[in-house]
Amino acid sequence: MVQVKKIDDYRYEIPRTGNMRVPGTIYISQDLLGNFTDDEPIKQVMHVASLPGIVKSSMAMPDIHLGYGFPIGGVAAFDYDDGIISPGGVGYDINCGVSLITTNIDYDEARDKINILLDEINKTVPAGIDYKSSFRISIDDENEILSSGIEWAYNNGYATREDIERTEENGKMLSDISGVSEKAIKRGKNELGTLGAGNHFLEMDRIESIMDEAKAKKFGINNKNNLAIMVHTGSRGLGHQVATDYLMRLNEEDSSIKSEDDRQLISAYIHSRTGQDYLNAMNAAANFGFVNRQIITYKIRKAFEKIFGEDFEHLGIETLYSLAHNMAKAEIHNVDGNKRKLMVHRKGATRALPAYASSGYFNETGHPVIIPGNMGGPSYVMVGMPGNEEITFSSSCHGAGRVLSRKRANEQFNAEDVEMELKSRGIYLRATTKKAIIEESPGSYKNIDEVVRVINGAKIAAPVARLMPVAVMKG
DNA sequence: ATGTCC
Repeated sequence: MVQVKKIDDYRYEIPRTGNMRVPGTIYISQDLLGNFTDDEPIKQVMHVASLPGIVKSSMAMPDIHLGYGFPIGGVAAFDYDDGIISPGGVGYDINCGVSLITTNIDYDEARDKINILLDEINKTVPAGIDYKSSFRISIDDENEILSSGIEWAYNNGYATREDIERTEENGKMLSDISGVSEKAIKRGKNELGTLGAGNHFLEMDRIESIMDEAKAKKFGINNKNNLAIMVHTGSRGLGHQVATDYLMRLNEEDSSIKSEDDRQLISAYIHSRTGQDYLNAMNAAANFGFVNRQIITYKIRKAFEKIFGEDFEHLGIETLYSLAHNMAKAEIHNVDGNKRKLMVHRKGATRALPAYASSGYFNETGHPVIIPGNMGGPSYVMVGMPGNEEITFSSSCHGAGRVLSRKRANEQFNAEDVEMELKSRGIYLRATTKKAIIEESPGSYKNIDEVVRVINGAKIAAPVARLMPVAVMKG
């Protein structure tokens, strides 16, 4: 086993050895360390530490588990001038992320409508691996989506000004879209407003408890027991194709940065032609991801309008925030007293700016961090804590994190038991396959309460509210 | 995560 050194109750260090340029830091507790069945994810943290230009340390959040090259739950920042950008550090699902919609609907008062609401949303939001959208867009529209992101949704009546303000980067990453392949564009054409598969989901929650009343109010979480809707999806096949295209290109080019430890860590210098092309294509895919979540938000609004009729205006349905879990972004950070421009890779991790680093709607609270758990258990809304830029470049965890691989989940669970379990907790479920139910079973995930305790204890983010699922749609 | 192998 790899030696990890305990720093405090929430932080463990992997000292530099071999090719490592910086140490590794894992924000985790003794309890969560006990979940590891092997040290492969920890080795991934070490391998990332050897990549050119890495700054401070190769980090991982408490939801760490095995990923492609970089661990999921990984955070790594590289010097913009001397460092690399790596498709494996972003992941195949570029701008996979979460949006949370808040309402003023009391769950108990709406209880008899939950099931029909779920049916209506299930009818209008396609889910599953090969599901195509009924939402038709032209190639011109798609090009505009890739370059202007959520602005396209606003101009076409699918987003409000508030939606834009409450989306990370205002839903638009700067991109020259010429590096997005025709194949990627073709895949994206029928995918807008679709959920996808795997860990992607759409769920209705009730606010179970509020820990920070003032911030909750600003976040539109006005009362305990109010209904909220959480959407977890990304850039679908389009983003997947961008990742595939650039991994292939990097593997064909002599100038690529190859790792002795793991060929999945193949990278490009940020300033290289391929590095810039990937950055542009990744940003375009991110824009597609922002719009995908926005179109689903639009469909959810329509479903509520249909079911609640003329009362709709008074339901207070608002986007709290739409954020990215899988992204690399150029940011300025203080490193040992110097301001430096870095390429921060967050893979299964998300930005968690404190109030003073935020602008716009969240400048007095800090940015919301939305942390889904599993389909049968709690999720959290947290907020970035002051000083966290010195710890993790203002990054937080993205979820509970898997504790069992999909393969192991298939060996241990069966769909009927999981369905019964959810039913006994009063949770409605719509899933396209038994496989999805098994692989996403609550027992496949870590204890989110413990993950959140670590994030709070390490002073990364603080809890604002805890949510419990009442209806779940799985791809 | 993914038209789960063009």
